[in-house]
Amino acid sequence: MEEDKLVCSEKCPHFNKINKVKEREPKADEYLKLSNMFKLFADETRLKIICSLLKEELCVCDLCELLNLNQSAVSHQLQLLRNSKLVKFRREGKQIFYSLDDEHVELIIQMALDHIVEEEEKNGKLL
Amino acid sequence: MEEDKLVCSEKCPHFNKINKVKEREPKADEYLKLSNMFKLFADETRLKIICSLLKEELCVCDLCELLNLNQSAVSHQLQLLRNSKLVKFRREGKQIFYSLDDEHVELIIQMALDHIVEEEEKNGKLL
DNA sequence: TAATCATATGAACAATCACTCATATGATGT
DNA sequence: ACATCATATGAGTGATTGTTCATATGATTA
Repeated sequence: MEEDKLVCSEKCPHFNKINKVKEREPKADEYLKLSNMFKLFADETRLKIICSLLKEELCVCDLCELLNLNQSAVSHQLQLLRNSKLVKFRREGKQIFYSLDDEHVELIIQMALDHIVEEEEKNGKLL
Repeated sequence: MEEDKLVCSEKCPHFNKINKVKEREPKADEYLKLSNMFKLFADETRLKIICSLLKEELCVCDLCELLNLNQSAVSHQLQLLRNSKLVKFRREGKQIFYSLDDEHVELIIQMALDHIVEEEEKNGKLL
């Protein structure tokens, strides 16, 4: 949130590069939406919920069991996922069943896992 | 961080489903690493840094210009990205040039963008 | 229509985090 | 050696966030 203070000498900022980046980069509101999306994946509890729903439709109490967490905490996180349209739900009597509402989610997580595995191979094996 | 309090009736938790999920789900330390990875993408500043480095190697002051943010803030975020091996750097005189150190990053961001675009189409066009 | 069950929600609190300010480091030129 | 430039780092602070506790809602059953 700063302005007008040039960081280094007049020669330093590489304006050709900077302009190239500016041309191609996401727009301001896309950055916001992207970071909000990644925030949802950035918490272990939500991540476990998402991964649990990848292949199975589950009710709230199933998720409590799986996460070993109380109902309120789970419901609060489900609300966030609902608001962002990442999960959908249906009522069946007293229970409410949640499931994923997106095809990209699995790919995003898989790719992040690939990164982690590769990172571990780099560090673990070659040193 | 709770235990022993069964959330709903004995009939409710669908143990067959729960066990299926448990078989396939990531391990505890993988969840931790995943969420830590996504935390890096979950902040607008870091996201802008990452996207800026997608195609161009840039020095710290270039990033300050691009993000319109002071040098200290940028350096702090770069440190986080460095620690997680998401970016690498090389010295050239007084300047330090940063670049991405991962091939998955671009795919992850692209997929998240796809999700956002699709979401907008769903909401904007069809209603 | 009470009572109960599954889930949702509001308020409060502790922990985390991104930024700022001040200062340190490490390379360059004089 | 000294001043300067580009960047890094530590401490402090306000804002955000995940969890808990208490309570509300909405469907079922007696």
